[in-house]
Amino acid sequence: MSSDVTLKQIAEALGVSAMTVSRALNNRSNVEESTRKRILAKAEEMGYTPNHVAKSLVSRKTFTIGVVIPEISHVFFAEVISGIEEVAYQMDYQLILTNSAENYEREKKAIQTLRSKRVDGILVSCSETTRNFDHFQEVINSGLPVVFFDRCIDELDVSKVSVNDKTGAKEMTLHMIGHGYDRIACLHGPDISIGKERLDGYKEALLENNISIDDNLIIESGFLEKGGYNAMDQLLNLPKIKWPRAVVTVNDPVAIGAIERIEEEGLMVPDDIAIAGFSDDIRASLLKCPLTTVKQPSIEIGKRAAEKLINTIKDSNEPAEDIELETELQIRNSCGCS
Amino acid sequence: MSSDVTLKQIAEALGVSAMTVSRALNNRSNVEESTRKRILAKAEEMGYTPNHVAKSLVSRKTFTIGVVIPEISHVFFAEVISGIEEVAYQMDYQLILTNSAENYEREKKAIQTLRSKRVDGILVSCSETTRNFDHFQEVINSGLPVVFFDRCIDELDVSKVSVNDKTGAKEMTLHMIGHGYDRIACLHGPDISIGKERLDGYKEALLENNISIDDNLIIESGFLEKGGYNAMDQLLNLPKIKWPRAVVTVNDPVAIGAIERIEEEGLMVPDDIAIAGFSDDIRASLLKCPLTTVKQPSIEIGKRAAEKLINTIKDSNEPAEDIELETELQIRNSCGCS
DNA sequence: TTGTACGCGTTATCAA
DNA sequence: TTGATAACGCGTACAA
Repeated sequence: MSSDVTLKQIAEALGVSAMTVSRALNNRSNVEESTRKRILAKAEEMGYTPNHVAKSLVSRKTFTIGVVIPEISHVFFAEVISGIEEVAYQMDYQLILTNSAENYEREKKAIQTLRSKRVDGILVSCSETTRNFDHFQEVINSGLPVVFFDRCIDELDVSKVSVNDKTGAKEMTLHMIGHGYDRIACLHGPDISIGKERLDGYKEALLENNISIDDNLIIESGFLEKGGYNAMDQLLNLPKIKWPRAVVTVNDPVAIGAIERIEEEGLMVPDDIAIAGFSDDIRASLLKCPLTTVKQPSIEIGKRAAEKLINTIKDSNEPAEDIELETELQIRNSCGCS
Repeated sequence: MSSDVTLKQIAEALGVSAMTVSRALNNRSNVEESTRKRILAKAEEMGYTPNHVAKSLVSRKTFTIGVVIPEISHVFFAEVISGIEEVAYQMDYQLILTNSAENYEREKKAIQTLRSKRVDGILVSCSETTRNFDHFQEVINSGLPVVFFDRCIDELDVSKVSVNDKTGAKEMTLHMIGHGYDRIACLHGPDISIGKERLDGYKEALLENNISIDDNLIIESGFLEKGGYNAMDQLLNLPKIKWPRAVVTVNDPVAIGAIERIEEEGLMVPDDIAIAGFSDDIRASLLKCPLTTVKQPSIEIGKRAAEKLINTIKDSNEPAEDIELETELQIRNSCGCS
């Protein structure tokens, strides 16, 4: 903070009280029009900028929302953030952005920092490595509004904004089955939240079609490209006869990583191995073989989460709610369609 | 802000003064070990979280940096943000993220809000539509540290982090000339900062090769895909004989938009029209015809800008500096190389 | 080692 | 319509 003009300085310059200046600047009714004008002019002249820090101290509101993201430059999250920002901007809230970098310790620290900054509420998408939820529970117990999005924690009794992950994954798997592929692999995320949901959808589709589940074809890939590459590598290290004919993945980055490995092997998508993603990343439609994927309304997820949070901030009686947005199969060519 | 535990409450619970609690919690030396322990235990038990708002009011520091981005979900900026965040995290600063949405009025308002929030410094990349810089000048005059990145304003006397835009654009144009293309178009951004620099590089390359500059081939596209599409549309509306044989663009999104229009026309990249971008967007290498582009170190830009800003915050004698990072031609196939 | 007084910039409250 | 006072939570400066 640099040297800033205060109410008191304006008041002294004008020979009125600080209180009157405050009233004038906040458009209160009980200020004589002539003094108001003098004050406004002087404030402008002196370059007054209200001090929200002081304001927050007394009002106990910061009009600030904390956002905890697992991986900032992941396109999906960038889009969610832009949705959050849009709503926050309209409602006159600011965003403090933190990055857990898929790391439990950083996530814990981020939450702690946001509490210290006295944000009015927190939006979180859980880190891939988080298995203990005490840090979330503490915040919730403290009465600070929290809304989860995308990677939500079922056990916690707060609002959540997600997509119908299980159904989306199931439909995609059914689509693959419809192509007549026999061996379908699944590159899934960690065993929580969307990772678990999407894996369940995959399994359900197989079971309904009396296809036995082969654990060799179910690999945990995490959420990043590198994980997709490694998981695919693991599959291709199986005896050739056990290779999958198709792969469904937990998200587009993983699919893209897997495709890289497939092509490295000299194999073709979808002729040798078909593949599908989940997200509809901006890259999906541009790939050499355009990626069939499950389309998630990323910006909408951000908007809805921000709306719910701000509603909860403004009215503590706002009920907790599970908001489930619809996904949509985005059929392109990587599944074998043309 | 919910009901939060204060130093005073801990003090009362323990029958000591608030000051002693403050000292214990801040690890000052002058607290007896036994009382320190009692206090730490009690603070933990009561769930104390330090109030940074109060702390900031007295210290006149918020350990918060304001970031003004023209388009949050633009991949390049998402990467810059992750670079900024990385440095800020290490130095214990938080980020308030604002989005000007390429809109001058929103940019002005964002700056104003950040001042009111008493951020310790501001990182800005200028909106596409900004032509008046008074709002920046005011902040600078107020003594609040500002660092520009990517879209910088030459006229302002503060630190700037950018890439060698002109050289990069020139080299790319020379590369196109080297392919023997006669008619080379340029889709350029607005006439400020990087828009101007990159256009100048293009022109310089032509002039050095005695190629006359044809204003029909120089189109302002803005920075977004849609602008690239529209600009290309304008070029394809020229008589066929005037069509360009190659196009250099102000960034990858514009190139991608232009390619869409080219393909719509039934033309091939690079056989009918060669094209090059600028950024090395994550999509660039994945395109059907992988995009030749000028690689910018996006994360590094964010890091350097954040470092410079924090140094300036910590030491007001830190000199203003123009930091120019190196670009690198990333030759793929869209230029005609194979 | 511990405590008291005061101020950071603002607003709510009550009095004039 | 205006002003004086206190309070928000914390830390500095000084006193005990």
